[in-house]
Amino acid sequence: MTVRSRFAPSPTGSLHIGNVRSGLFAWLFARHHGGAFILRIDDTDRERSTEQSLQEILTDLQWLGMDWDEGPPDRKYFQTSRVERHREAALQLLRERKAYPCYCSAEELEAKRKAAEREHRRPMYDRTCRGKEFPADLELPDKSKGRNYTIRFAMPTEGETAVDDLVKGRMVFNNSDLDDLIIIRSDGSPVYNLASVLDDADFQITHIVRGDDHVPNTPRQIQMFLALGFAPPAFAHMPQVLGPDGSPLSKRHGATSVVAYRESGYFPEAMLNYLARLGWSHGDQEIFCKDELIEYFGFAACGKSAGVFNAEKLLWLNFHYLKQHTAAELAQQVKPFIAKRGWPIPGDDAWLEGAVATLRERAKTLNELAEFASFYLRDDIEPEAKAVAKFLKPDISEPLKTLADELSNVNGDFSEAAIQAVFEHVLASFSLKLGQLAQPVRVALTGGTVSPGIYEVIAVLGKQRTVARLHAAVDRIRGASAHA
RNA sequence: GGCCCCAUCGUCUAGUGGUUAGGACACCGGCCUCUCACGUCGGGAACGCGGGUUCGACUCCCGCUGGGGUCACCA
Repeated sequence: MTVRSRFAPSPTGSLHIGNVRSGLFAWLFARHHGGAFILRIDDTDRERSTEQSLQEILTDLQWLGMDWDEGPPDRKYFQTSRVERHREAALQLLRERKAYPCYCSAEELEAKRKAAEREHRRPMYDRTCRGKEFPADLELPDKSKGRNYTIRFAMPTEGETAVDDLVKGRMVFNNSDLDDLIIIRSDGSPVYNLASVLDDADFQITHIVRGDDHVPNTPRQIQMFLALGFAPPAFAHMPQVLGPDGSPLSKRHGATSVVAYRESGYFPEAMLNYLARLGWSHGDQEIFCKDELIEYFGFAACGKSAGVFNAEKLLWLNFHYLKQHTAAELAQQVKPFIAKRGWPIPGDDAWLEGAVATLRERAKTLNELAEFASFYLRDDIEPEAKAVAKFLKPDISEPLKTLADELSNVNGDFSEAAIQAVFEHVLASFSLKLGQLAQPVRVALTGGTVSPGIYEVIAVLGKQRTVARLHAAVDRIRGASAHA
C-alpha cells in the first residue's frame, strides 16, 4: 500500500507554527515512505476564508520546501468545490437510516446544554429526534424553502471504537459516549466532520497526521468512515505546541506564524530543523538537513507529550544555518532586508560581500545582518550620545587627526595589514595602547561601541569614508570643547 | 463535570530493569581579545508523590497529584 498523507489547512489566517508542524510530519512521513503528500484546502468557513491567506500559506509551504503531489491550484482539492459530493453522501446516509433529521432548534439545544452543564451531566445531544419516523425520500434541509431542520449522524450506541494511534498508542472509546453529531446544517451545508471524512476517503488518504486536539473527533469519524462504507485510515496525532507559559501557542505569545519568521530573516532550513526536533528526535542529533529528516523520520520516535516552543533555540539553529552560507550568498539574501529598511542597496556585490563577511559571526538572522550593516551602508549615521561622551574626548582629537592623515597617505593596497601598520605607528608616537585608540575610532566610524574588528571596518569602509568620518569626529570634539 | 491524553534538568530531549541519568538551547565562570560577538575549556541544573512487582526500578503495574485536549448548525 502506498502511503498517502495530507495536510488540510484552513485559509482563515496565517500558517501557524503548531499547525505547520503537523503538516511537516505528514509530509516527512509521506516522503520517507516514497508516498504522496496531498494538500487540501479546508475552506468551508466562507466567512473567514480569504484568498490572501491562501496565497500566504502556499508561499510558506513552498518556502519550507514542503512540496505537494496533489492539491492547489487544482480546484478539486478545495473543500468548497465538493459540497455536492458531501450532500449526496448525507442523502445516502439518510436513505440507509444511518442519519436522521433533527428538528430541535438551536435555542432548545443551547438551553439543554446549559442545563446539563449546571447539573454536571455530560452536555451531549439527548437524541430527541432519533428514532422518529421520516419519509424515505426526505430532502436535505433548506431553511429558505421551509425545510428547517438539520441532519444528524446516528452514532452506534453500544460497543466501543478503538483507535490504534501511531503516536499515542491504542485508545478505546465507548460508543455510548459518542454524540449524534450534525452533518448537514439547516442551510443545507455540510459540516467539517462529514466533509473531512469524505475527502479523506475519496482522496484515498492512508494516514491522517494532525494535532492531538482532534483526538476526540477520531472515534466519531471512524464510525462515519464505516457507515459510508470505507475502511478508516491510520491515525497519528501529534502533541500540541505550547507557549512558554504552558498554554497552547497563540498570537499573544508573539511571533507564531511562519510568515513572521520568514520576514524576519530566518532560513527555511532552520525552521524545518527546529519544527522537526520539537516532539521528535533521533538520538542526540540536533542538526538535520532535509534529506536526513526524511530518511530518519518515523512516528515511533515522536514524543507523546506537548512541547514548549523555544524561540531561542530556533534562533540558535538559524545562526548555525547562517554560518553555513557563504558571504556571497548572504550578500544576495540580505538585500531585501536592506531594501525594507529604506537604505540604498550597494551596487558593488564584491564590496557588500566584504562587509557581510565582517558581520556574519555577529548576526543571527538576515534581518540582523542588515541592521548591523547600517554604518557601512549609510553615511548619515548619528553617533550614540553615551559613546561620544565616553570616548570622543579632547585629548584623543590629536591622535585621531594624525591617524586620519597617515591613513590618507597610505599608498597602494588599503589592506588590513597596511591599516594595522598605521595604527601601530600612531600608537607609538602618542604612547597609547590599542584599546585607547580603537574605541574612539570605532565610535567615529560606526557611531557605537560595538562593531567588527577595527581594521576590518576600516578596510571595508575604504580610505575616503574613513578619513571623512575621522575628521568629522575631530571637528565634533573641537566644537564641543569650544562651547565648553 | 464526562470522555481522552500526558508526566526525565528552566526548555527540547536520549534512555526501553543494573548508567557517575547522556546531548542540545538558555544560564554561570575561565581562556582568547581593540569593543561586541565567534571559538574554546569548565560548571550548576532533572527522573512529581505513594504503593506494589523484582535481587535490583527513571524504566513494568496500580493509585494520587499535577498539566493538557475536547464536549458547537467552527475547523
